[in-house]
Amino acid sequence: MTADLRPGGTLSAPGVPHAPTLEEVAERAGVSRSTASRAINGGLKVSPEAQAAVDAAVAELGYTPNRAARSLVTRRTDSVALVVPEPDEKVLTDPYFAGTLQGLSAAFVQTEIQLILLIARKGEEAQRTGRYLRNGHVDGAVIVSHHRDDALDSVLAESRLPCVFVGRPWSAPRPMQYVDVNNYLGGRRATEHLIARGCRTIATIAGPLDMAAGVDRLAGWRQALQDARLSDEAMVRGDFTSASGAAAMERLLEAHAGIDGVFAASDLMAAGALSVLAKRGLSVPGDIKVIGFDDLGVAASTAPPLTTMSNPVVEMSRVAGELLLEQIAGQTTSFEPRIFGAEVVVRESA
Amino acid sequence: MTADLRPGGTLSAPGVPHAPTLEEVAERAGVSRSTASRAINGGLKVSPEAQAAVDAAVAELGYTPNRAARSLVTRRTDSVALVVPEPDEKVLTDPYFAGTLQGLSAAFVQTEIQLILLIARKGEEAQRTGRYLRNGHVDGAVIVSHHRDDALDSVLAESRLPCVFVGRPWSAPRPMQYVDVNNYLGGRRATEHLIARGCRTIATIAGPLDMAAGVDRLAGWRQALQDARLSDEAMVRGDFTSASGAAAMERLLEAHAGIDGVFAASDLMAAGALSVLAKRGLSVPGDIKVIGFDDLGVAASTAPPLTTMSNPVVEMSRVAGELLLEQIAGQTTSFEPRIFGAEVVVRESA
DNA sequence: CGCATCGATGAGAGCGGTCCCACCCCGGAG
DNA sequence: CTCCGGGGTGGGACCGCTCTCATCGATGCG
Repeated sequence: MTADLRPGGTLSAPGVPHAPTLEEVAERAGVSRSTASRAINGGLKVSPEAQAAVDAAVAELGYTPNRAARSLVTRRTDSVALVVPEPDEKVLTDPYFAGTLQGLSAAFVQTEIQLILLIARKGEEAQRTGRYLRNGHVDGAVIVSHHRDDALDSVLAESRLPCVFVGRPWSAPRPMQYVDVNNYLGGRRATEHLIARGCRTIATIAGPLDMAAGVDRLAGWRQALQDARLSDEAMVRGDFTSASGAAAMERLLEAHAGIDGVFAASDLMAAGALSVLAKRGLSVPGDIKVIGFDDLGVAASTAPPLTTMSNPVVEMSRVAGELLLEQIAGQTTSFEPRIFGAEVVVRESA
Repeated sequence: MTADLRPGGTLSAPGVPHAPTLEEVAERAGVSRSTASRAINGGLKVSPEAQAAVDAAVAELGYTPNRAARSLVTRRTDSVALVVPEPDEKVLTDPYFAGTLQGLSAAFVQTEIQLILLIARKGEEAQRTGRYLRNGHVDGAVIVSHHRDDALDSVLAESRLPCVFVGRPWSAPRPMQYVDVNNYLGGRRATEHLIARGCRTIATIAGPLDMAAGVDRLAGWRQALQDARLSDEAMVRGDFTSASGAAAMERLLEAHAGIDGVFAASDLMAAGALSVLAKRGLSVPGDIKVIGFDDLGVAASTAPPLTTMSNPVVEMSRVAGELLLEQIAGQTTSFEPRIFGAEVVVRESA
């Protein structure tokens, strides 16, 4: 306690240099705190001389504004949360998450904004997350991997915190802005691709049905089959992970004879399915054609390389970040979602 | 500006509820701000009645301390940075990174600490990162994926910011605390495993040589070969990614005849290598045995499943988080690194 | 030549906490 | 009975910043 007194006080610890304050910058520049502050924040109504003096002082001292002090008065924190409702490795190891991180960080690189990773846990922890978001600790939030029951949508809706979902949120008290890929159309196109390649008994490994991506891709698969008057019975759920994809493939092979095409709602699940097929000695695409969804690196390195649907997560997340910045600035004109297209990326598996 | 005046002032915007302040909690509890503060922070010298009243008021109001205000006076921020020196997908998509995230978040879940993701970019951006770390915006930092030339070690050394590296740092002005897996021994054991399985011409796909993990695993490979009086000539560098692993495998097959074993310094690179081998019609482990490093999910889902070295990243990172907490609390007794063992995980590729 | 205007400036009041300090009141010791 | 000690309390000074407001000189205009 005694060791860390401010310069305004008396002593300061020998080894620990304290961060320079605006006061010191002002003194060095020979201006008042007010002028220094103005010069640093955009320089309205600051004479060129004063500006130059302040700039020089800032550079010499290595000054960075104290965010806490600034935040206290501006009521902005210059930080946004990336909210992940699931704690486990399921989300974090998914390349989709990495893509989100990459896109967001790209959106914020030109700004002062820091990214806070908020891993929302269940139960009591969730309350804390809600409270954290509600009580002004961040200027906004991006939510990824949102599930139906994680209650995040309603918390955010009533908090009025600027926020953007990556992936369509469930219905909320007020409509929430989001970015997403067209999962329904993606699922349909993927299935149509299998049909065009000659498949007639087409199964799907669906994603979790408490996530929009899971439901919509499944709906697309179903629609394509109905349009082609093919059976839509061979459906097994997975959870987007490779292991669940493998398990699902096993169950499909047991329960349904004659499957010649599989639409997996994620590349990870498709990869799991491929390994099962390989183990059973089934050739891909010879015996069974497989198409995935995401195209985020995994697809290119499976054996055989996976035909899949593109999912522009990085770009989408970058847009999500920009939309969030707009919301924070109060410049949002429309809360319409931004939907991106998914294209078939043909490799070897279908 | 006019819309957001405090209750101490006069009006406040209709829709936007402001976060409750300590003042309001105190008033509701019928005590002073000081007492309320004491009750909230551990409750020394607070009567049971006062404590109960404050607790009740906190619950009713949904009060959370304003971090900015607290931080301003305590000079703590209750946040730590996870520093990633590379901006690109290379790091973020690596399961190693996901593991780090998971371990750290586990270490901090019981605390108030928030994790700030700091993606350090090159050049000018790097300066900003350094300044950010130096000027007290975070209480500490964990550095992952550190390269020789990213200058992070020296910045951190002179800043005296509590920090822990995940993965051995390069020499710095002062010794830095770190956690790591025993890469040297891991490389050696992996290679010895290949030798024990009968391989005689053993190549390696090394990691980046500006990272300790790259150098040390390579050294282990070399030592094992020298001990067995085998050639250590077949070495190609990768960058830990799957694509680089594939490219490296191509080069190895071109330049060196008769390779019957490959030690890849990461599972991702091993997976890339496997796909090349499959494409060439070489059987694994029949013609060539392959062993990887990391065992973080990828290994189990390659074809064939990959024999590899375990790398307890999650656990390691959790420890890194705890060590950081100790440093921040000033309770660090020893800056000794914490080294974890890597074990052979036998699957099918070797 | 006097007056309004305007750009540039500094003084000062907070923002919401923490913590030092003075104070009060009680019990136990002298 | 007085004095001391200490637990419990409230007052108030900050932390470093932003922003309003008053001031002031230089300018433009009637």
